[in-house]
Amino acid sequence: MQQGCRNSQKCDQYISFNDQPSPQMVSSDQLPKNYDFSEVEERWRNTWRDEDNFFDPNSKKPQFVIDTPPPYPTGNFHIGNALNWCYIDFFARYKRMKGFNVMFPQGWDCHGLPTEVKVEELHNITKNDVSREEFRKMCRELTEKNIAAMRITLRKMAFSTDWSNEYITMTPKYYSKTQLSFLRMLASGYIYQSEHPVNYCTRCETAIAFAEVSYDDRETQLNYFDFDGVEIATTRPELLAACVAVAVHPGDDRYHKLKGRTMKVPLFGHDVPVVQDEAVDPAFGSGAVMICTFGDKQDVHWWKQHNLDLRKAIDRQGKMTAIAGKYQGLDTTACRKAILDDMKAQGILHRQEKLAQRVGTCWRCKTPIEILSERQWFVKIKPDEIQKAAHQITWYPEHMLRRMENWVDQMEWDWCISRQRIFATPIPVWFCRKCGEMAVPDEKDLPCDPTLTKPKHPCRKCGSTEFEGEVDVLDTWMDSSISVLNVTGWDGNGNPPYFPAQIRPQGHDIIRTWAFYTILRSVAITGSKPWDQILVNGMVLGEDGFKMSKSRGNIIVPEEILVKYGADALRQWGAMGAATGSDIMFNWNDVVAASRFQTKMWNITKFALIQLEKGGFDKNTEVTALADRWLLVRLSDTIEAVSKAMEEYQFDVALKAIREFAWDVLADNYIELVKGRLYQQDGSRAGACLALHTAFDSLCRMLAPFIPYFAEECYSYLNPGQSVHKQPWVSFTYDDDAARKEGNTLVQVVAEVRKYKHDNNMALNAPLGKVTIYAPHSVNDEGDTGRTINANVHWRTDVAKLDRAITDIEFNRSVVGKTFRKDAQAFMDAVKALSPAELEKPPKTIRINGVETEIPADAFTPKFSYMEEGAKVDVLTVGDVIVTIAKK
RNA sequence: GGGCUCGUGGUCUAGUCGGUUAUGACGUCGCCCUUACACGGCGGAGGUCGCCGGUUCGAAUCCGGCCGGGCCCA
Repeated sequence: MQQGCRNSQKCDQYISFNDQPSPQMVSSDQLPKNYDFSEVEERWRNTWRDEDNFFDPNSKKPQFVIDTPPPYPTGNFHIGNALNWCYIDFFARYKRMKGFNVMFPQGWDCHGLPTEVKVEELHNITKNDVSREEFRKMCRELTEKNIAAMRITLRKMAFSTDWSNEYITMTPKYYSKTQLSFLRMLASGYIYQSEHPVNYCTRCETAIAFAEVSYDDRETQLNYFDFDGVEIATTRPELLAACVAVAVHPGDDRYHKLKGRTMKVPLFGHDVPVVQDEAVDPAFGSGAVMICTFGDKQDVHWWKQHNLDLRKAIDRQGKMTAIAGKYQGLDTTACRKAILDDMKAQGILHRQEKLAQRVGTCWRCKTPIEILSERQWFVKIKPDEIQKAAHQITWYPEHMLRRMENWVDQMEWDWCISRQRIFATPIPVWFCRKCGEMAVPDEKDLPCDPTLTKPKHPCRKCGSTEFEGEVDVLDTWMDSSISVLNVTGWDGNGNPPYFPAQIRPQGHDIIRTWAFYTILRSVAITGSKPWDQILVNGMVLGEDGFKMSKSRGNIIVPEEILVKYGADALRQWGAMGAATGSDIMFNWNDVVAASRFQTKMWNITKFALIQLEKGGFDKNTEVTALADRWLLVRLSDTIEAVSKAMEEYQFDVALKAIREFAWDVLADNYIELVKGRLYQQDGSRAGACLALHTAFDSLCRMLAPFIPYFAEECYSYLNPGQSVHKQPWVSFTYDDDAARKEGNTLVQVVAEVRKYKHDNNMALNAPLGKVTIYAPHSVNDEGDTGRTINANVHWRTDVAKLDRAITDIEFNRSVVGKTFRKDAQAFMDAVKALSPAELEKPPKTIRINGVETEIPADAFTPKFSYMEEGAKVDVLTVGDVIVTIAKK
């Protein structure tokens, strides 16, 4: 049996992380009885300095640059943001403790429609009522106000933001980079303009990208009507004016005669060709479809494939155009009704059926999108390039990579980046009024608003100085998809100094947008992947398991939790709720449990302080008692498990392990075992003080990334003037297999004795007589066991010599009574008369009143008593350990 | 319709490259105010691990099918 720490070399590490231990601790009577989170959190918030979190460009430490998500400045930091930021802060703090030069920037993704709508609402105007510049100013002012409000929440949450690396996409400093990236991609051929069908929201009056289209299930009518002698089914009769062909399946015998013909469009009278295409489903409707420009994506396909005419029947406002003849100016719904009415009047509408269909809608306003052909700007999508980079990135959790693969695989059109809005980064381009040639600004003249300025050089083609500035602006994803280039220091001169970033944390809802666009643009501009790793977080669902929404009334805002339970409790909820990447239900229970853990830890802190201030703590103490060694080895196990989990971003696993160690191992078992020894004044305290101090110090460090306020508060009592956030991550290791095994047994023995007392209606502190523990090895417990169970404990390594005797027989009266009726008593007497050997192994039959009678099953059970050295004892067993308790 | 993901006591959840009585939290019931903590401690009750079939000495775990939820996309 090994005594003491058998690995003195590793034990030395304890010393290395604690230069100035206990002498200047705060006195325990200065600790408040209860932990007041609001007082503590505010105090530390006012004490900590922003500079401590700054990325140091001159540092020799390895860099850890985080490409944090720039939230949309709505003014409210919502709980989904909070979860995401919790994850970021956990590993940002962890990496700092591990010796990395961490950059935890804070961006703000300002541009976009929601702010425009809000400004119109607040000022009771529409965007056309004031100048573009005036409108932008209003948007900027609102955004600044919102950012200020959100910064406050970020600080309350104790996020260790690097405020020296804050960026705001609407500032000239930032959007000149957006424009620079535009010019570079224009020059390298990634960006082009073209007239091409695009998704268009007629309410927002702007083009949108596929990533911004969501889908709604609706019910519509399928209308069967006579189309120049052929029955055709359509859900969109209002597009009849835009009909450019009729398509049938080449193998459809019904329509062989149509081959090569042209047909006359009803109501409008123009002639259209009949085309054959495999993609026509002969089973749908009548098997003949009309192709319009454009009813859906399939129409675009056919239109390209068969080189058809372009007939624009719907304009940017969603109104019918001149080619719609008498229907011009109607919106699509009114036009549909009018055309159906006219079809009925002409008797060509055969019948109508209900049809469930999925329509594409604008993800912001839910208006069904139209596909319009417009001159727009596009970014070329090169799927292979993106797939390659995506596969060079480590995905957490790994399966989120599938989302990216699937999205890239089914991209059909290029990314439409032009928007017909105002509050956004201007597209830095002019067109010559005379010849139409494009002109771009010099890079040094960025940022540039072409609607307010003129090019410095005449037209390179015709020499004219008359230019028209591009009024379209850029998709906001053009701003945010260079966040990584911005934070890694890109300025257009070569590769950015800190590129690629180490990690991108983000939600799975924006894999197809932010992650996709960022990879695309990093590859286009630098030729390589933007980050080493990507950590994808889940969505926060309401307590009812549904997505939080106003209509369900299940929204929980972080501020509410901060007021009731504080930032640390909210942060624990974030860590514990679910595995990283899974959706997580909000749950007040978890917040309450988190708060209780802090109460428990607070009491542990008080206990530790009370014991350590009595003196007796010496870091050079040799640890010999089993309980002390057990605590250290369990601590070492915990540190190893927690460190491993942190490296893999498994915060739930990490925090669970910390909590279990603190509550179960340290508080409920270790402290209960050694408190008696600590109350004494002899030298046996020293080992316990060292173990307690080591465990407490390590707990503070491991908790620091999760609950920074609480960890700092606890740590400050034992180490006044020092911040736990400037300490290195715990590296303590302690190797002692015997202590782990024997200590676990010891804990189980104590638990069994407690249960024994409970079963015997004894108080847990009731005294027992002599207790003998027969263990295979000798144990030095320094009297801990005896004091804990309040008994005179003897440890022995020999084999217990116990005599078993049957003291009583318990009869199963329902069996005995039913079987023997009036002979029951005689049966029981006969059983009692059996010899002890017969009782242990009962015969099949027994003689009752002179008759040999069968003994029924389960009729009786013998009760045993044990004798040890002539005295009656009770016996407990824990594995190969036998415990005897002398009966009084 | 396709892809991904999940289905474990009342609720939430751990465990899932097969192996002894399935983890913990909340709730619930009983006992206990023992000089850190009653915002606590100790103990108990409560589960056909979605359903069916297969592989195996052995399946919550592997395979197949089905049912149901969620997300992404047609």
